Amino acid sequence: MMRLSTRGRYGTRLMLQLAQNYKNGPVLLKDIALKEDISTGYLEHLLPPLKAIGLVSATRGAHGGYTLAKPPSEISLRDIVQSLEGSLSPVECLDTPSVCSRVQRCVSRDIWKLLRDSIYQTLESKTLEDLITLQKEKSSHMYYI
Amino acid sequence: MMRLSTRGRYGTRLMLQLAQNYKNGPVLLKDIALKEDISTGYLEHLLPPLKAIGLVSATRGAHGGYTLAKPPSEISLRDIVQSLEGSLSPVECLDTPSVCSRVQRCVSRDIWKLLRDSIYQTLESKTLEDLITLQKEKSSHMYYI
DNA sequence: TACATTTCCTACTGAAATACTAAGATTAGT
DNA sequence: ACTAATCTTAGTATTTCAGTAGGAAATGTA
Repeated sequence: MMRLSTRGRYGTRLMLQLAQNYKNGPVLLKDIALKEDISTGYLEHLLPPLKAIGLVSATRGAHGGYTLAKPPSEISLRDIVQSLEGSLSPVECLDTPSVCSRVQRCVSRDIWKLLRDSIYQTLESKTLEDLITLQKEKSSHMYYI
Repeated sequence: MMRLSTRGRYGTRLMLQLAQNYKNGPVLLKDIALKEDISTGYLEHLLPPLKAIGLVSATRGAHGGYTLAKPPSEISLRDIVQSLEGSLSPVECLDTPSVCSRVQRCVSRDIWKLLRDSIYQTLESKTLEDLITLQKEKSSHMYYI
C-alpha cells in the first residue's frame, strides 16, 4: 500500500525532537518517548541505523543521551527516512535488478524509477531546520493546545 | 517500506497489455496471464477495482474478454495504481485524520502531504499512451530478446 | 569500589497484510 | 445442450510489522 512504516514516521518525530534540542546537550530517549508517546523500547530500535550513517551520536551512561551529529540544516528527510525504511524505491527491482528477468524490457519499471526520483527529490528538499521553522510558524497560529 | 504491492505492479502491466490491444476487441485474461507470467487466478482479483472506476469493461461468455473503457491517453498511472493500492498516501492520517490526535500540530504530516502530492503529480503525468510510446522506443533499441 | 543511570543488543511474539489458490456461479455465444 | 469466458467468495501459507522483554556494557557520582 505504499505506506511509510512506523519506523519512518516515528523516526522523523524522534529526529525533530533531537533537532529542537540541538546544542542543549544530550537528550534522554525516555523524555522523547514521553513527549511523542512512543515506547522507549521501540524507539531504541530506530537509533542504530541513524547512528550508522552519522546523523546521531550517543553518550552512554549517566548524564548520557542522544545528540544530532550534524546541524539540522544538514539533515534531510531523505537521510532519515531512507535509513530507517531501508529503501525508498517503490519496487525492489530498482535496488536489486537481479530479482526480475524482465528488467531490461520493462517499461513500467521506468515509471517506477521516475516515481522513486520524485520521492527522493521531495524528501531531499526538506531538512530538519525546515521542520523547525514550520513548527514555529504553526504554533504561532494555534490558539489552542 | 513504501513498496508498491503486486496489485499495483501487476495491474499496470495488465493495463498496458489492454492498452496495446485497444481497438482490437476484447482480450482474454488467459492470454495476458501467459504473456506477463502471472496466474489468471490472481489477475482476476485486479479487475473489479479497475472496472469500478470505469477504466476497463468486460464481456462475459464465449468470445468475451476485457477492453479498455477509455483511450490509453486518458488513463493515467495514478488512476490505475490508486484504484489497486487503495491509496497513495504515505501515511494514513492524510486519508483519515481521525486516526491521530496530533493531526493539527504535526509538522511531519505536512511533509507527508507534500510527498503524497508529488507522488500524485508524477503518476498523473504519465498515461498508458506514454507507456506504449516508451515501449516502442525501447524495443527499437533492443537487439536481443 | 559500589551504585545508579543510561545506551546497546538480541531474541521473541502477536497481529496484520500480502500473495496467492481453489472451486464453483454466472453469462453469453454456437 | 455445450463450451468458453468472466465473476465471486472463501480459504491459506508466508511474510512483514510493531512491539515487548531482559539483560549486557558503559559512564558518571558518591
